[in-house]
Amino acid sequence: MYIYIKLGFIHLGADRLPQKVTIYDIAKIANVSPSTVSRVVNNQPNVKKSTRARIIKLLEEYSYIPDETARSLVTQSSRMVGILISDIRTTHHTDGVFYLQRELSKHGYSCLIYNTGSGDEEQLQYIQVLQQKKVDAAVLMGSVYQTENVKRALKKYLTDIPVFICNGVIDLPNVFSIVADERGGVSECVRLLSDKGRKNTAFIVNHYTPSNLLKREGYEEGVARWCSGNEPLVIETGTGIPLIYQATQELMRSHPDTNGMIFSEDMLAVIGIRALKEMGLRVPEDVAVIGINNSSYTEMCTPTLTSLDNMLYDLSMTVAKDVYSVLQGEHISRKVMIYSEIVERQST
Amino acid sequence: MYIYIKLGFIHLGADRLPQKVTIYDIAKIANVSPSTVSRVVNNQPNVKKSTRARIIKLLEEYSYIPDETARSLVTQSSRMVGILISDIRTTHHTDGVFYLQRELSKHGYSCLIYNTGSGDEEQLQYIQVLQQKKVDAAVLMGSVYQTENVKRALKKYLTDIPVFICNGVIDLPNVFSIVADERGGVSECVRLLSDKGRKNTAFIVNHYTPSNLLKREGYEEGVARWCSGNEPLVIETGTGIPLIYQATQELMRSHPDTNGMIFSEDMLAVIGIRALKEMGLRVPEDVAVIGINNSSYTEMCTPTLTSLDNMLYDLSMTVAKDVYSVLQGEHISRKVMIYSEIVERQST
DNA sequence: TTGTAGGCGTTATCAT
DNA sequence: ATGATAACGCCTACAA
Repeated sequence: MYIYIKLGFIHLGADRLPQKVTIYDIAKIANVSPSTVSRVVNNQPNVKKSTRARIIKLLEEYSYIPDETARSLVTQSSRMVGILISDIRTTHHTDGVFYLQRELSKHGYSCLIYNTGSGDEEQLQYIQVLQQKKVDAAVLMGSVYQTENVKRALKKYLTDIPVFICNGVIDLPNVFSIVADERGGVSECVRLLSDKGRKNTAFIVNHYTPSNLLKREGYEEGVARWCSGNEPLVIETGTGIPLIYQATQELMRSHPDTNGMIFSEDMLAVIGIRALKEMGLRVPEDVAVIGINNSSYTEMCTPTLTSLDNMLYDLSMTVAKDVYSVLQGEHISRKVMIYSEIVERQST
Repeated sequence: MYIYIKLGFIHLGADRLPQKVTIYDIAKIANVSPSTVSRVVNNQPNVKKSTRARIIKLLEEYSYIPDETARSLVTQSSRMVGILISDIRTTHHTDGVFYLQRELSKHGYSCLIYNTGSGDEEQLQYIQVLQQKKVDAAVLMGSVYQTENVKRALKKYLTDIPVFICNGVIDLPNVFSIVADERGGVSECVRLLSDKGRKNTAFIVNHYTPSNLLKREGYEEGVARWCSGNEPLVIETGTGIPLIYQATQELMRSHPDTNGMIFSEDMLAVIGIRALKEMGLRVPEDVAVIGINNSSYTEMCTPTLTSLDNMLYDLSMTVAKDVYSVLQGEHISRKVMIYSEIVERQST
């Protein structure tokens, strides 16, 4: 059996081909107007129960799937959220994306993802793309977006949709900032080391993001407070396993009395521990080590790694929920801070 | 200075507000028809050099940005590629997404990403979403999509766009399969162990994906070939660090003569090494260990980890390039296999 | 309860 | 080289 549908014939057998079925086609078959079908599709009132049932059946039978593109055009809403990440390969960001996507998916939103890198030009370009794609909201993952450049771009291209920045602060009327208290957290790490008698500490960072700058501040603050008399020691290594490895060993050679280390990320700490052990140093007996992020790396090294849990899970979940709330028109706070806490393991 | 634009006034000062400027508005100001503006916007021929210049200037001045939604509706192409991942948090998949996104971005394509989980129902649902969103192509990341269920769904919902499956095979006319030769690779791993005098081997896997099944087959094949006389020993651990840890130790207790291990993923191997060391066993002297994926984990443990590089980088790059090729209408092979190779480090 | 008509912003096909 | 006009598929007053 064949029925004529607009541009061709579609077969009504078991596995009918998915020709494009429009609301118009259904209307014609059901002998009603397209608007009635539309009402049914969108669960709107004012359609007789029997007609509704009849149409629903047809919808199913023909596997009608609304064209989001057309729908977006008329409703002026794409039901998409744009996500900007400097590098999607960093695990705590992907975790964030995971929760975001899961949460938004529940409510029928899709995620448009872009790796922007950290260059000003690229970031600006992608913010333009977000406007072009008419996303309903934007999420900037990571403190790298806390720049004047991004702020200008948002001001120019994304003024009429809510923008969320994850672990950073941008002061604009439509921007919501959700940050972790890394500064306070790192200060507490110094305190922990100090409590264990480790007053000769060092802070090792690969490169400075706004977030890492806060950690550094927290470190210096902590040393001033809990190790008074000792100088803070900050090492910047650059990115790459060999660099971190060498920097750690170099640090021990130039400052052999160091007995406590805080790394700006768990991954660095894992490499650092390896570097220490291969110098014949024991962790934590000779040097206590703390990482940051409380990621899966912590359980993967020997000894297992004490780490500052900056609550990235909570942070992502908060962002996810907030995005939806705002899209629903609810009012939420424009700036939220989430407190971090230390998870102690064998390395301290 | 103010100029009337459709729905309101827009200010021509330094930081003008981004009212929605349409092709129509520009046309009116330039005293030409919308079609001419459209031609300019799309770099089409048949427009006088002077008019083109004039319009380009206006476009810039008013920060005109075309509405992708409307454009998609008429061109029937969203310039979006849909990417399905079972869990975006697994690193080798995010690596893939990274390359894909970077490559496609160059050519003006955007990436819609969905975590589908591995349930049949969800996967089907997201494949429907891809149709709804009218993506120009779909990429399924990972062997988990090599199922009858997915095949049926593709057949029903995605017949008219190219679909790519990364590290899996689905036989449909519009589906392109790019797979790594993991079977052969793992067999080579057994050979390496055997060459080092490790004939009592074991293969440890957390759970069975089609890819992991191939690895297992490769393992068994390898044992039959290179360790004839010895029985293959396969351990399924389930997911989670403690489970893997315990399974490794349990394995050594029940089979104390085991002197070579292949883990289905680097991460498992890292945990396995820790478990072995904490039993007082030396790696590689007592037990040689090989991981799979050649990920960053390999450099992060002590000893550093020998690993089968299944060329996921090449695989992703190949997919990325292929997607673009096909979108350009080029013809490419429907099935590609990429050979893997072993990267030897300290653990063997 | 249902249908009609107009519009969302763009591109594409004809004329001119 | 340029312009009028009709789609694209859907939603939504407003009219019936």
